[in-house]
Amino acid sequence: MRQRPLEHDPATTKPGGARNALILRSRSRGRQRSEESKEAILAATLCLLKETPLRDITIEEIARRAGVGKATIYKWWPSKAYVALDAFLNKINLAVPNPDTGSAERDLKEQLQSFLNFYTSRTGHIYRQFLAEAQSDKEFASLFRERFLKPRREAIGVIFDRAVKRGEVDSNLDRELVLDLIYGSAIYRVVVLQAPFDRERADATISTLFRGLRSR
Amino acid sequence: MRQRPLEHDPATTKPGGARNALILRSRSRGRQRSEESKEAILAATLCLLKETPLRDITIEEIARRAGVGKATIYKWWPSKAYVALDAFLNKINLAVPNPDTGSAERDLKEQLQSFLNFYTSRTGHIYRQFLAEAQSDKEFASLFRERFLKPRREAIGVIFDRAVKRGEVDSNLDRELVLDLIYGSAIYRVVVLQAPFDRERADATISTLFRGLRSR
Amino acid sequence: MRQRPLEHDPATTKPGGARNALILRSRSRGRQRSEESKEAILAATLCLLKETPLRDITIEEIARRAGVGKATIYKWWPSKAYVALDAFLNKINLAVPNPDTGSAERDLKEQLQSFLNFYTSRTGHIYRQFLAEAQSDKEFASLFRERFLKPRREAIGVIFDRAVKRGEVDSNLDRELVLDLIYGSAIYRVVVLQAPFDRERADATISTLFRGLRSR
Amino acid sequence: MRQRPLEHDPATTKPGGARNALILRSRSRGRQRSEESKEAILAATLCLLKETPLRDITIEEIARRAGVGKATIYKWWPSKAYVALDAFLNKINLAVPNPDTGSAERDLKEQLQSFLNFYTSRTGHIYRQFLAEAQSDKEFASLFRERFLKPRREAIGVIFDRAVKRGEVDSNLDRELVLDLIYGSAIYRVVVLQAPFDRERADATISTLFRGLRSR
DNA sequence: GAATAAACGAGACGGTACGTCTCGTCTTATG
DNA sequence: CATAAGACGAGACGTACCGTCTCGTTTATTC
Repeated sequence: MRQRPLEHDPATTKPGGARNALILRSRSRGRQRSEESKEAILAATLCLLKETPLRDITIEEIARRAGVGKATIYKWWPSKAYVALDAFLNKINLAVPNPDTGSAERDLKEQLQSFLNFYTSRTGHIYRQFLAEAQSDKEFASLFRERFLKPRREAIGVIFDRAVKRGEVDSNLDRELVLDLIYGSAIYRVVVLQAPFDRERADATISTLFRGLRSR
Repeated sequence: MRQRPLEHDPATTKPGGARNALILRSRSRGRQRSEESKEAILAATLCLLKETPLRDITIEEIARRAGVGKATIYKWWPSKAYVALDAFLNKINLAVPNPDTGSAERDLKEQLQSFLNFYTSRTGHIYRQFLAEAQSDKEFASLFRERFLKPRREAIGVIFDRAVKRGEVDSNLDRELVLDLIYGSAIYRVVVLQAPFDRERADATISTLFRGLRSR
Repeated sequence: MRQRPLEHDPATTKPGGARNALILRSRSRGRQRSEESKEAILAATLCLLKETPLRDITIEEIARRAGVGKATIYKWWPSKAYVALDAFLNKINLAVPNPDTGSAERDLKEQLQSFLNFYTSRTGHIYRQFLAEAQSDKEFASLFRERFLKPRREAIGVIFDRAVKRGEVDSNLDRELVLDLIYGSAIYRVVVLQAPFDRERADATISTLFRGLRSR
Repeated sequence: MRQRPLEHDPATTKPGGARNALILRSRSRGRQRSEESKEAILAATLCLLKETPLRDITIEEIARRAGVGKATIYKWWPSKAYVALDAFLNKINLAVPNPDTGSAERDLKEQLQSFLNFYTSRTGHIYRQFLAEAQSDKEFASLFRERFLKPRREAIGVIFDRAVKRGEVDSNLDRELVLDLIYGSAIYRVVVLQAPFDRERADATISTLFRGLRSR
């Protein structure tokens, strides 16, 4: 799922950055980046994320736990949020399910429940800390949306498109608007209201959306 | 709208706190809290909030601008987030509109637009910084929900209840679930996706909710 | 021994200060100074001096222990050093002994030992903290010398004068210089060197002074 | 005169402190201590000592003037008194004179005058502020005695020893007691009494000590 | 008595320094 | 040449006292 490294590559912005030369036969001249250090940093960060809110994690503590120089972290990531996101994506299984039961309504319910399963998992609660971070770092916000939100959103988009093609849902509907309604109400509840959102509620949300509010 | 001061009252937790005796005849003995300082602090904070993200504001800077000792701030508020929320609520007009046009659908559209007007206003963008803060401070989260989110949510709840009574909407619907759908999709869009949410979109959201997704 | 109050009298510097009028028949109009508070302050200070170096005592702590407003302390004493000195002089018995055995040498030895007894007593160690304070407060230094050092110095001066009259010591000697030698060596040892100074040493000091250094 | 740095070395108390291994071939790994900062701190402190009593000097002001972080000062010195003593010893010429005129009495007079010259000099008045500090910091007191008082005291001790060998002074005298008498009376006069102590007085002090008090 | 005046306790206030912490940068020696 | 180790300037943290300033209360004297 993860195609390119999340970290910004400092080499490309430096004079000697043209190391990805023609044949790419030789890596750059000096000592190579230590995979060991990288893994130690991500592992330490993940470990910290489990016990401390992202806001209270410090680069200093990450370096200490990873047995790594601070400069090494600063060299490869612009801020602790990026390290954390990297650690996060590195760990969790991002394979978003793609159910196809024949019924869009049933697919959506399943999809929403899978999101809830993730969100209420051990690592899922980190999600809202990324959201918090994104409120004061546009760059990070954009990266987070791209890497994390979009794939999950698209998984619902696919179901929607299929439903339109099948004639299950009104073809005049604004696709994005519907996706906002589905994910929005869920995330609003767990992140903003910080209230429980269980399976029944997920099902009821989808049902309500399909039925509409108007009395019959 | 705001009845009691937001700040925690340190006196009430002290031994001598039972001073509001029967007749409530006398104030505490020492010098009274300076209203002047309080206003200066809130004003300075509001001013700072307009130019700096909450995360980057420091108590030190607030004190400097307000011409106030740091200890005075620490005495009356537990953290800068509380000062900021106090300054915010003190400033904005919290009189949530309460439209009643006869049509629930039209009322909801108006209500949602009024929220958008607020959110896109000069001070409205502070909203999402409170949300961010709420992700790592449960106490603050609770206060923020109580003081800010609930009143607005209820304004929609009132419309919903009226619509049920009038028979405009299905009386079997889960009230809270519908409110989540309405506010959730809006807030998700502006806070999480950080994407535009204009008047047409607000109207379409309500319309879609009423009509339902199913094709006819 | 103590004739006048140690504290500065704030009234004398005020417009209405001419109250000690001719006959001194009437006290000032308002409420009188609380002897109770004064005693509480001195007692609290003395108590603190036994457990904390003067440097680390705060007016705030004195007020807290004495159950007194800070302003009351500031009103009657210019700084904590003055409170402490007042408390100190109030407590200790300043009746300096005045031995007269017929031999100046014996009298001096007894006198020096009485000083050591005081200095090594429970409250005596406060002495050097006053000395420390005197190094950065000229006013206090002067008061300390007048109230504390001079009386003890004079007790030795009296013995010296008597010895001169009796012909026991050389009448050409500089009186002050001899007093410096006697007290100086003792205080230097205990305050500057912070080394022990026992009875034998006291006796030997006086003997050496009488004999002179020159070999015979 | 000063062989080793005054500051406590934080490294020696750490696990990795055994780095001065056999061959002592390599310095520690990280960045070395900045001599530039050290000099700036000492210079700023010395400058401040000339205009402010030690008691009123703050670490914050030293850091400000030296253009240095506060933490750097706290890292290398335990308190401002240590910085000040370091600055002081770094500056003044500690080469204590060692006169040998053939007469112990003349040597002692010269020595005492040289001490007075120092004490009444521009930087000499700082001396008594160290004494004050020593009254509430045992550790510092010990360091001050070792670094400053002992060398000067020994310079007189040498003269004394020589005089004993030459038969100029009574060989039964207690060496330390005599040193206390000489330095004690001088320091008592200038520090405790804060009275003048001129050359004539210095000479008279030594003369009196040699002659003894007894009338002839 | 009533009015006036001072001293008092309580405690809030603007300042300022404390000593600690983390930031992001910078050497230095090692691999 | 990428590292770890770690020193560095900067500056905010939250706390503690400073000395001053209201407050409302209490105790005297004066009218």
